[in-house]
Amino acid sequence: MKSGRNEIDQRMRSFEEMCRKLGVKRTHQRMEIFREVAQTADHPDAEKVYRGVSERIPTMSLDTVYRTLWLLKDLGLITTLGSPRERTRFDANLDHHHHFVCVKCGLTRDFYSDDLDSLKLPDSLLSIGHAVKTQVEVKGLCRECAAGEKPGDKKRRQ
Amino acid sequence: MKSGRNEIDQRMRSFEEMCRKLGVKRTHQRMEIFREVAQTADHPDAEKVYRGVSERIPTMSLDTVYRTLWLLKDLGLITTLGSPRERTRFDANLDHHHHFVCVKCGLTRDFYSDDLDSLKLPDSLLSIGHAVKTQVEVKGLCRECAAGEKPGDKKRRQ
DNA sequence: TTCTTAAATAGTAATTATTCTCTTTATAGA
DNA sequence: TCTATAAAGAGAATAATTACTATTTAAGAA
Repeated sequence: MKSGRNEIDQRMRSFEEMCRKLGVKRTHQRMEIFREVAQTADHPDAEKVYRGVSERIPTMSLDTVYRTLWLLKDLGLITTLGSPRERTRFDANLDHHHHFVCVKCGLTRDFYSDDLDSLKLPDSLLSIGHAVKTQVEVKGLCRECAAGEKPGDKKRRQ
Repeated sequence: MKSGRNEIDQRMRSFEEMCRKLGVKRTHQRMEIFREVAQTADHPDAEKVYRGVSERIPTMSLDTVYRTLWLLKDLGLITTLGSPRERTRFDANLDHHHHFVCVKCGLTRDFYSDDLDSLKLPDSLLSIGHAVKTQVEVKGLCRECAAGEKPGDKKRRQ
């Protein structure tokens, strides 16, 4: 499930270009951390990235991995699954519903749609597993955040 | 955004019935914790539930709230947003893709579908915010988990 | 109702992912 | 090369969640 070498080289180049454009330093550590994430098709956690990179840079620290991953996210070069460092939230709404999440302030609201309740899933899913429930997650800006900056909203961290 | 009183009473009754059916004790604490989650339309975290219930049961402990919430989840009476106690995972796949998540072992796989990339969202969303990106999350059983019990898989916790 | 027993609770300590602070090192431009 | 400054490293700190243990309570039997 590894990405091809060409594609990785391509992404490494665009990463370097992005760094140059934004005045972000291209350090050995950053390059290797980015490479580690870019060359795997699964969704590693920080610990796994750390283990992988440590084989090449033994003095690597976990903190640097975290810092770099968040940086990469800010640069738009990677995304995250799940909300980092956020408390688990409990949902008593058992009706089939979907979620809107504000990428800025984290506001989460349910919404409903009969169309979205009965989506046609691709056949390729069959090779992965058996679907039980599908839910649509819409990311965007809530009206308040879209209207203007609210002081005290934490950046990065959805 | 509170649910109506009738509906809550209805849910309290089905909760009690469910407990009786499964031989789970109906304690004062459990009833109040369930009521707290059922009567709010937002998605409270454990701390918020704790604060709410504490007004009625001052000796309530946070641990009980956590244990009860996971119990409610196991009973299928509530669901969670985000994966509890799971590390943040990083995703280097920037192509528009969707996720299949095994509810049993947590396996997460990307899949693709042009249809799902361009979903028609309901107008009701406009009152909440401005959509930037939509992603479909399919929950189900991966082939391995569907095939049989794997020893050492942690239950509860997706 | 009272008794019995397994299950649940409260309180506190322990875990663990993530972040902060401070010092050292490496990068990019002059 | 030299210098200003960003980034890395190390270890301690933080905070959400879980584990442990003594005590209490619900549910069914007598």
